[in-house]
Amino acid sequence: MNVDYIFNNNIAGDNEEPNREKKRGRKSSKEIQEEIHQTIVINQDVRRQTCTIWTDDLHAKFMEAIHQLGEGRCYPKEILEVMNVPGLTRTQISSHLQKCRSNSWRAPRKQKAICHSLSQASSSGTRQKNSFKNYGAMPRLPNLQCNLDQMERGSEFSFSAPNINNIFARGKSLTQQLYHPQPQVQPQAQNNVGGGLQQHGPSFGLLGSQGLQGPTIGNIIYKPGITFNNSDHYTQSDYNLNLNAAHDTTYSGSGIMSDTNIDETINYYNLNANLDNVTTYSRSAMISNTGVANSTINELGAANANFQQNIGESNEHDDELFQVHFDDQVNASL
DNA sequence: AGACATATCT
DNA sequence: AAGATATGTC
Repeated sequence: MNVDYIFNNNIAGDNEEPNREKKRGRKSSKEIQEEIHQTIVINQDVRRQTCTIWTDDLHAKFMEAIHQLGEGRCYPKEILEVMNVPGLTRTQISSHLQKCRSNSWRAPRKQKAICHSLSQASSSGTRQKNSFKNYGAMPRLPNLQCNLDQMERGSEFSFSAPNINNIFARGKSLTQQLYHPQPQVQPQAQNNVGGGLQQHGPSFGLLGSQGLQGPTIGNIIYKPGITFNNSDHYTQSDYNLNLNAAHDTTYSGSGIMSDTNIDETINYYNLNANLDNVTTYSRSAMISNTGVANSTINELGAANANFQQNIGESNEHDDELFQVHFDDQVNASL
């Protein structure tokens, strides 16, 4: 590491912005110039904040804070408070958050890790195509659970990733916006799920306030072969909502529900409504959706998926696949 | 004026 | 390339 980075440690003991004057609003370029001059010439030992090394432990703490805060509250300041690490600053958290959101952070010991096999294509190189896939804030899907612990790193921010947008909540980038479509199911007379998914809290509110809406997928009749989220090979499916699935339908991993052949795609939520004897194959990540069972999909209680799942490893597919079988019927009511 | 996201720099 | 810093917006 460059020694310069270690220059200026947090001698002052301030938690926030050690040895560095807090910014107070916009400065004129002249002020900035003067400040630079002072920093370099007059105050020579005030140059650069200590370089924080985000070790696994520190990152774990960071993630713990993320999870603790939950979607909609993953802001640097709050993360900082929850982490309660002496010397750590909000700026540093922001920086780390940025890296994580863009999926460009790697634990120090993993920096030279080589990705093998399936996902290698996007795992190295300057910037991942689907760099936006993580750290959005998950939308709030009432009573929908997501087992983050089963997700690999990279998707660990997911719940925030998807609020990932808000988990990272205030993101405004196009990618994030696109990445967090707001599924809307329009009430119809048909047997779809009225009301659909309604997002609450900052993330959804944010998107809504920006006039952005995801595709309206209400009243869609599923047709085998159609994929919901496959605009390219780097699709991330925050939501997969299948409505009106046909009896005895089987979804394959490469199909609507999952991401076979798609690098590093994660399905954060897979929601099947109105299913009857549907067998779903998916990557392990999808297993996080086991909480879908018995979920109330919207506040109106429009759909209650009361079905059981048998989850077991499947030999028929590649080793990351699980077989999920919904044996019981789904009871959906409007 | 502070917090944030994002761009840029080291 | 990880992390710090600059910049612009709200």
